[in-house]
Amino acid sequence: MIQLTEQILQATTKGINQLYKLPLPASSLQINRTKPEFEGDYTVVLFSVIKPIGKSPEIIGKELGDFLLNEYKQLFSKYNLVKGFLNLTVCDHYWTTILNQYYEDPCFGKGAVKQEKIMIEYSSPNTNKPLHLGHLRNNFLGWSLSEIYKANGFPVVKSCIVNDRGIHICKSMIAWKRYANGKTPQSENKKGDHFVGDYYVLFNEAYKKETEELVAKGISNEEAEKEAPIMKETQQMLIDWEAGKPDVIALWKEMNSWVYEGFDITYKRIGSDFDKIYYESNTYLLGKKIVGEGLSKNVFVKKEDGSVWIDLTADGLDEKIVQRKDGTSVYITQDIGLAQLKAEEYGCKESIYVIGDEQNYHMKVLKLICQKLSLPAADGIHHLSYGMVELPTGKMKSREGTVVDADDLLNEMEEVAKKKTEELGKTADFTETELAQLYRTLSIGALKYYLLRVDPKKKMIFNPEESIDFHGHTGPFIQYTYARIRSILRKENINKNTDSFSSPLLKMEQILLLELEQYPTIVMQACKEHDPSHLANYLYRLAQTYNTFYAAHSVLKAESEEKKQLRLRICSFTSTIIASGMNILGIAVPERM
RNA sequence: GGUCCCGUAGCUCAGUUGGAUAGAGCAACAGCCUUCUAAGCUGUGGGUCACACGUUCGAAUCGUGUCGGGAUCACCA
Repeated sequence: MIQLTEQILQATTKGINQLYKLPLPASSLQINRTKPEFEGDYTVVLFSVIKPIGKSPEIIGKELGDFLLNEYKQLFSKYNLVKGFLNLTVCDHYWTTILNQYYEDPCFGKGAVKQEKIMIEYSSPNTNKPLHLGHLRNNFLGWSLSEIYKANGFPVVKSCIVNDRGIHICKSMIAWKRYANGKTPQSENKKGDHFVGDYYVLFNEAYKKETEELVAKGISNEEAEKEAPIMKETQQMLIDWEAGKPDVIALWKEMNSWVYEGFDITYKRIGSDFDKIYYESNTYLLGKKIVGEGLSKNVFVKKEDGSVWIDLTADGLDEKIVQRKDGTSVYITQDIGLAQLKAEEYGCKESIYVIGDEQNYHMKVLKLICQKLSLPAADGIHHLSYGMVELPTGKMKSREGTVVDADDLLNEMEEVAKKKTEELGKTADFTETELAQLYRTLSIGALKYYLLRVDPKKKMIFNPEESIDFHGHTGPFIQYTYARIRSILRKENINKNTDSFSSPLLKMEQILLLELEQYPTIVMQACKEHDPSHLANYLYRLAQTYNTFYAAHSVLKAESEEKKQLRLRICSFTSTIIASGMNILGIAVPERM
């Protein structure tokens, strides 16, 4: 189907060209939604064509309006002109045609199937601590962007790079060796990721203490941080790990397995999943070969001490190291290797990285280096950069334990959902299973919506003192709208034979249809801009419009059978789109609540 | 210091490919359940769109500058 705004644009462009013999590019006309205080649905802004045509906006508006009414009888019923704004009213016939065609079609809004594969990398956790609120934003963004791409017809590969090696893991390992006395998540009855995370916090406490003791002995702070025994042990452990020392590897494997068990539970709960998981322990050496090739192509240069660099000053950036003087790889080396590996394995047209905005510079450098190396996937690298989630007191810090833990927050949200539901008392006949399911649906819905409705690139401040709302501009508001519609549709079946509607559409019916028709445009826009918040905000607008309609007009007790059938279809169409859109965001909708 | 991002109602946010009188939610206040689920609806109050200058018929939106907040510029990942 062709979007209405597109049709209007084509029609008006054709009108201008025919009336004034002007080969006007379509982009020179602007079509907007008509402001509610004026009559009409869509508005053509005429100011930009006054000059080339050389007539007043009043004359152009009248001539163009008459042309459109004559030539597009199926589309427009009337027009009015205010200053340079030509307000067009779309025929009822157009709306009812759309309605009849799509009112129960779950594919409405989905784009044609395409060939180009898209890879979306998200989540990418460290295995030394549990997931926190920031990870949730990442997961929700990544997962819903994948669904947005799928809705637009693209095959999507969801990937994840697990940072399972490095000094941070060794910190948890050393602390465990020192303080755990052989304790395990099983023995302590604790979720594995939290168990390991506790030792990461213990490490930092011990490290701080040892550093302070050295400083007290008169050693400089900088020196003390290097010389603290626990840090030296940790660094030695990293060397032993790289050397493959069996007991270190065994402990590393065991502690990682505890973390994975914990992650699995959380991922399942929030609905995150991946088609391909990369482990840094397998990929961290990958970039070195490419560095070697880059040296021979003179993309990189070797300095006297043996370290390898790339000079990006001509591109407005700095010099960047890609390999240490001892030959080991740095962070970006691994990313170059992984980019190459991804390209070889999947050959995706676009590769999107969902990573916090603190890595904007890193990602810019990565793309540039890949381009200079002429890696096949280089131009397709995109960074979906999102702002940090902060507390009123500032940044969250795992090592200081000042984080909003994902599991804690999910539990809390479920409690709130339970409390609110019980207060309202509408679920007396629900079974225990149904209740548990409902609390999950509502709590996850509230949380996901809360994080997804904001423009990704903006940082967010989360106040743990104020619980996430269930009223107003929230996930549960939209879920509630859906449940109310479903309640109506359970009471009355749609008569599929009644599909012509002779009485004119009421204002609210027509406004709702106007909103519904926009859904495919929004799904496309969210994809183009890598931004699920457009969809989240659209769904809210739609639910709000529906609720106004619902309060103004009865469906089941409509003025006539014809109206009832029309409104049942509108209800069905609305609920179909809400379910579809919410699913794209990763939010389920309940039949009752 | 260089680069990038942000600044809209008391708070959280839309609106940013330039269009008509800048919109929601929360909070406050006033109404609406013998009518399809009141997690809802209707209304009231609340604004120097950080500031200045410029481009334009028209600027929250574009440009330049200033102020404020943040990120980054590691042989950490």
